Amino acid sequence: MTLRLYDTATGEVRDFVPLAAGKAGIYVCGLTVQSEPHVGHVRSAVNFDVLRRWLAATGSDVTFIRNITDIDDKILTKAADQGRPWYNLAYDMKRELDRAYADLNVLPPTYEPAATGHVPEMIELIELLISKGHAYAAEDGSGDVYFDVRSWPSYGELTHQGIDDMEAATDADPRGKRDPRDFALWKGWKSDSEPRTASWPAPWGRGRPGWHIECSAMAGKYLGEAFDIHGGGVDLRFPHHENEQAQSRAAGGAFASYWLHNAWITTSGEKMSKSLGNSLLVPEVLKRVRGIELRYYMVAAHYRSHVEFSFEALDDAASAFQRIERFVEQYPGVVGELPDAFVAAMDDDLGTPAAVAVIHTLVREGNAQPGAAAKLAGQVRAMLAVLGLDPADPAWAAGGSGKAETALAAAMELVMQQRAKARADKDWPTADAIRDALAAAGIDVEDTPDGARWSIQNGSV
RNA sequence: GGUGGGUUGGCCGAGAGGCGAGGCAACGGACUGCAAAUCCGUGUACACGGGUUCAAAUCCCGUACCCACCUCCA
Repeated sequence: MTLRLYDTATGEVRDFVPLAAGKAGIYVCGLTVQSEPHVGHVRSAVNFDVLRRWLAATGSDVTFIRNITDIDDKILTKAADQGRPWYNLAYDMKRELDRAYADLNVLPPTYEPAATGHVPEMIELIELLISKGHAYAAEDGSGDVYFDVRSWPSYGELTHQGIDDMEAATDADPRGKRDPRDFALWKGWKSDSEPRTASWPAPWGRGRPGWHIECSAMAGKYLGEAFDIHGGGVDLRFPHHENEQAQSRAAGGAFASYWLHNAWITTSGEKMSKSLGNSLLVPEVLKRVRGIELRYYMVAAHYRSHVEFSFEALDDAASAFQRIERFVEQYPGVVGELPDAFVAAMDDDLGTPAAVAVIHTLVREGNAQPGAAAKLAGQVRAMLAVLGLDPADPAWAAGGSGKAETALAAAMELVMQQRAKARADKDWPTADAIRDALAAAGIDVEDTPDGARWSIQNGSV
């Protein structure tokens, strides 16, 4: 069986053939660290984390690079508004983002390069483009350098657009551009409005990198001039990815073999960045459901499908996941093989919805046939691990000192003994009163043939 | 204007010519002291209008509505 992926560049699902057998190089556009991450922001990371885990699970040696953009117009503007240094804002937001990733069990990438750490590499690349006649320094003395789209005949190939069909940007200041579609590789320092700390020396004068050049430079540095997969959100197809590819190919590299794009999570039919309110920030959402449940919600939908976010759907997803969790936790430590149906689903362009359906089917079988349950639980756990959803993964245990939990467990043992005694005496009012009181305190009690079991209610963590 | 995508049952969400993915919710039953959990059962959904076909949610034509991107939004 072979992994097949939908490639934006060709517009079809095709077999994944890595440049080097057994290896996979992936570059994913991370975020511009300019504000707190909301659930839409982290979808991309979760989706590509699944891709990465799947490749690793099927024997690939994966090099996974996800950048962060830590210098851009918005960061400068916001930091100025907030009266603090831009690098402080970027760093703060990066830490928020790291926390959100950790809360969702997104594996750290092989490396996470930041734009500001790769200015020399970008300058080198820009000089190469200038020497090849694909870029030019603006003649208006601004210090800007632009990519010359007319010099690159295949410009537009990634998004299947003809250059003359594109709307010329009406809002963009033409400055020293030869063509309005030319885009900035380097932006000259505006000494009257921008801090000097946000500029670096370059052959064209002090300035800072344009947006797209960082990814070309960093992908090239860590993955080579040709690599397997480039990923990001759909909105990045144009202009960002189109420009990246144009730059990198104009400089002489083959760049990415496959382009993968994840769809949006919207709210009220709108992209989340337009929505107001903090309720969709990852830490806020995690007050309602656990990270593993939020991750399940994302994984249960296909990465190329739009998801209309709603708390109702999120709660449903949490309920569905708890069903899986209750089953698998009865058989700790058992890990089995991946069922063929699961492998087939994942190989089909990461068909996580079908893969999740396989999980549910085995859970139902396991619940119905106690004799086969342990084996099935092992298979379920193996599948969950691939999706980053194994409840036993230590990644989910983060936070808490453990002291409180130990104390709680001891206290609960006492309470449960009391209730067991009441039940043995058929003192139902007392037994029910204890159960009701615990429920009100956020603890569920269930009676099973093997005795009572308690658990913290969903969302309380 | 160009490019890409969407419209599926109460809800979420797959599928892409032929036996109703899966989950949540609901209802009935089993189990339980009562619950919970679990199991069993119950649903004829594919925006609209035509067409092709033995057979269409799936293919074709047309219509409507929605969304994204078109130079620094994941």
